[in-house]
Amino acid sequence: MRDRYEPQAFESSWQQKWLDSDLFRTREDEGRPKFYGLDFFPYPSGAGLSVGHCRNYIPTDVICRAKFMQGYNVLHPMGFDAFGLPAENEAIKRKSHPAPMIDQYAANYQRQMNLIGIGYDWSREFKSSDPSYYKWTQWIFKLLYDRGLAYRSNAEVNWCPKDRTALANEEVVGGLCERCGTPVEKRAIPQWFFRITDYAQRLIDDLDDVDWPEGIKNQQRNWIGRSEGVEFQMRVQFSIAAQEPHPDDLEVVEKPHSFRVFTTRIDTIYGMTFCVLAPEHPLVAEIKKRSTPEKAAEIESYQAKSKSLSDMDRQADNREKTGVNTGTFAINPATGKPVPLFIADYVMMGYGTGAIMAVPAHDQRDFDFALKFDLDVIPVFKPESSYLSANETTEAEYLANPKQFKDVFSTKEGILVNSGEYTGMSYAQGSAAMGEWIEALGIGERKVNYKLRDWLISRQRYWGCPIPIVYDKDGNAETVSDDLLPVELPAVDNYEPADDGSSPLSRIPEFVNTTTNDGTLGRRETDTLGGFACSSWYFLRFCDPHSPDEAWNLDRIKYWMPVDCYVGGAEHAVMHLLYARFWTKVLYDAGLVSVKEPFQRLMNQGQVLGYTPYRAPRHGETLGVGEDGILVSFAEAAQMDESDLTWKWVRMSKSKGNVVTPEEAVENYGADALRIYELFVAPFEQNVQWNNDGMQGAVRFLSRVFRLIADLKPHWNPDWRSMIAFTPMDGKAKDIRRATHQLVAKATDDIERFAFNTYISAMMTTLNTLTDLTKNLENPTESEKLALSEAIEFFLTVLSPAAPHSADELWSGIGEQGFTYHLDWPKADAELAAADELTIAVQVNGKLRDTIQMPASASNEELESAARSSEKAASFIDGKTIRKVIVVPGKLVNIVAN
RNA sequence: GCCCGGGUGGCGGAAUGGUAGACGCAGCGGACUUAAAAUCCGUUGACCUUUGGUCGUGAGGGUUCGAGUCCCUCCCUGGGCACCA
Repeated sequence: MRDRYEPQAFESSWQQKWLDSDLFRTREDEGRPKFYGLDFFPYPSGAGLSVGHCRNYIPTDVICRAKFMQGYNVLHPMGFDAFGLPAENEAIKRKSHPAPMIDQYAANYQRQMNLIGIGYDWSREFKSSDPSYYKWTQWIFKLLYDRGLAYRSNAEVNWCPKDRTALANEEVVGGLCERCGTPVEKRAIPQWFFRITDYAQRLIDDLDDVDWPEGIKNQQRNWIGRSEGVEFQMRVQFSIAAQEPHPDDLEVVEKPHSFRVFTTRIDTIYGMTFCVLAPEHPLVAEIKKRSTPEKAAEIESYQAKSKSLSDMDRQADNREKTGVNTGTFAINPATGKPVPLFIADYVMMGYGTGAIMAVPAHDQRDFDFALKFDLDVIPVFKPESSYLSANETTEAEYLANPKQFKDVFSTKEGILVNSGEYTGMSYAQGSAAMGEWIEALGIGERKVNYKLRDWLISRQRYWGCPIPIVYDKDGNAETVSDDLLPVELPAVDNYEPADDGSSPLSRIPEFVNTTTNDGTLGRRETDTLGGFACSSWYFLRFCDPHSPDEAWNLDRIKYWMPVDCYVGGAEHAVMHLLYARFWTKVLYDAGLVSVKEPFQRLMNQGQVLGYTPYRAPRHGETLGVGEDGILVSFAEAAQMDESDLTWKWVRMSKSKGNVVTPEEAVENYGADALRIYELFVAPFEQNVQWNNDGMQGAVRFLSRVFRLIADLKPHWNPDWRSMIAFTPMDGKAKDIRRATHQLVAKATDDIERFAFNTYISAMMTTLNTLTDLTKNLENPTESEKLALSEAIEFFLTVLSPAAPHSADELWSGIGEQGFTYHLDWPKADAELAAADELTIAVQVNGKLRDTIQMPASASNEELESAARSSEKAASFIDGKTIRKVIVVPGKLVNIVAN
């Protein structure tokens, strides 16, 4: 048999045998528990997979293979997220049509995944652009519509001028298009939204029920942004001289000239010295009407200016506060006194009520504004001593003139001052009491606000799922009836987007012109759904992928959902995961799925980084934002002086030219070597630096496995199982069995914990141990042969998920039939795994002074007396009195002496 | 600014409060070879007065018989969010 790892000789033939025998076909056998392992839905890029992508697929494959061997029915499917902007943009660039292009790319992905031996059930594969799939995307859209969760609105949206489409809030990062980096503009175009805000609280609450990385849960909570506070009404007074405050002013409820504010710090209301409206606030129109022409013009010009600012400009760091004093006043309900009313762009129309009460003494933004416009600052909290000492001041000095310090005192500690009857209360007492007071007064109520906005889902692009809506002649929307689904995307040659916000579909009369449900002339909705709609339910379709008559059969969902282990990159922390959770909850409410949360356990793999050359900018060259060097191609770098180059570890990507493909890795080292390397090189969640020496190490390990098994083959007895329990263990048999069972215990636990690096290292350790134990074992005893046979079988079983080609090759090499995938995962016998002699540490005052060999059965008393008689330890006790002896069974003895 | 991670040999990393550095990479020495590669064996935290000892997990404190691990303060670093009231 083979005694070296020669991947070219056997890996592809095993892949063919797996395919021929339909090895990974999903089973639903009676009496076996289920396991659903899933990778994030990939968009098949033309660049193909890199070894970076493999870091996602290999670990999922290991856990799915292990689960199958452990007796589970395993669902491990793969499909392709084919609709959407990336595919369409690439097709435009290549002057081809996205449909055939995507077919070709997906086939390439599938080939590459097979090349590294991933055990997918390809019979369940689909693309989100298949009409048989998006028919049901449309059907779910209708469900959302019917439940009042999909609506069309003329809101101002984020428009990407390069992609020529509207974007969801989540797709805008720092005012730039997340995909292409173009600054987004504001445009008022009618758009479709999903009412995800209705589910905000449940999306927070149910995070408690899933086993996800805390960081991701936090990001979601952060994005949803729940905050508790008080919303109340404030009366407007158009002139300071108009009137003295009147008791009636405090009872204003629905008078025409008032506005509402939201605050999380109602306890600071006595410190309110001005109010601010967002420039877009509807009350501003009324204010302009009542202002002098000069003031109205000033307000008007400020509004125009803030409208012209992009989100990016408006959010720029350390931006000076700007605003306009409207000359109008608002009545502080706590004091009854008027405070000036401003408009300023640091208040956003999109959050809360678009208006705030400003408390400059305890809010940095309000404080900065107050300094700029020379407004009163009234402290309502006694500052903490740490604040006073940091500003080298005293309480009296601070309370007398808080404006002289550059930072505000903004914690929730301290005692209220200057707050009427509430003076002397703590933050907690004050906010509770004032909240009740506002409610009793009838001008407001305690309220919860969320930062989360509704999900903008329409795109003015061709390559997406058509929205199943038809408008009648009066423009009323109705849904397309189920029997007319899917609304198919027409095949066209020219599908380029337009600048005017209209969809390419709107220029196709055969598509647009249709009839309504009552047979009159109708006009189709021509926007398409953003790609995130398609990926919000694919994990459900995988449970029942080819049903022509329904999206899925509920029994299949009940059987397979939730996904037990969902693996993908942390960059989808908010968007995809939030949307998929939302759809699942809607479908749960409709009784169509059995789970509230789709993904029970989530794991984020680290990225693979490539060593990439950069150089300093030359004369006349400028660096982009966030860059500190200019990318150099590898060919260029080879020509340059090493001292002119800076090498950095950056994520592998085609644009960086630092990609290693699975083809290269498999050709040079082998598929199993790639799998072992990626599992071993670092903890699963951590980024890794690609290193060919490490790949060579994996090859070496596999070769040593081949050699060991080939050496042991003469001792292989396939019937070891029936004999081993009745044969007394002599010679090295016990040590061999100990190593074997220790490996089984460790590997089983490590795979479950996603600790693949220590799973591999446990196999390496066991390999070393077995190699040592069998070095001079020419004529093993009967029991040693049986122990070695157990070791061979269990080692290959445990190796199989990580290096399945090698495991199968070795299994057949020792003369066995079939696949290691069909072997039963062994159960570790704790008794066999336990050592009968242990090394016990002897410490004096917590420092290691000696180690002693003791039988595992030794009592605490025996351990203590053996430690006391250690000569090495004794020299550290000489002249001291033993105060205490601590015995940790199986570990150590610590003698405390002074 | 706020919220999460993370700082351990030359490198990647291992360690339920109990012998820090498993396993691997690189290095060094040796065997085999005409030679090299491959392979195998040994060795490899630092320092010292070397059959032994001292120091050592970003820094400083603390809890404990005992701290990489728990607590407090700080530094560095990666990521996310951010005029969100």
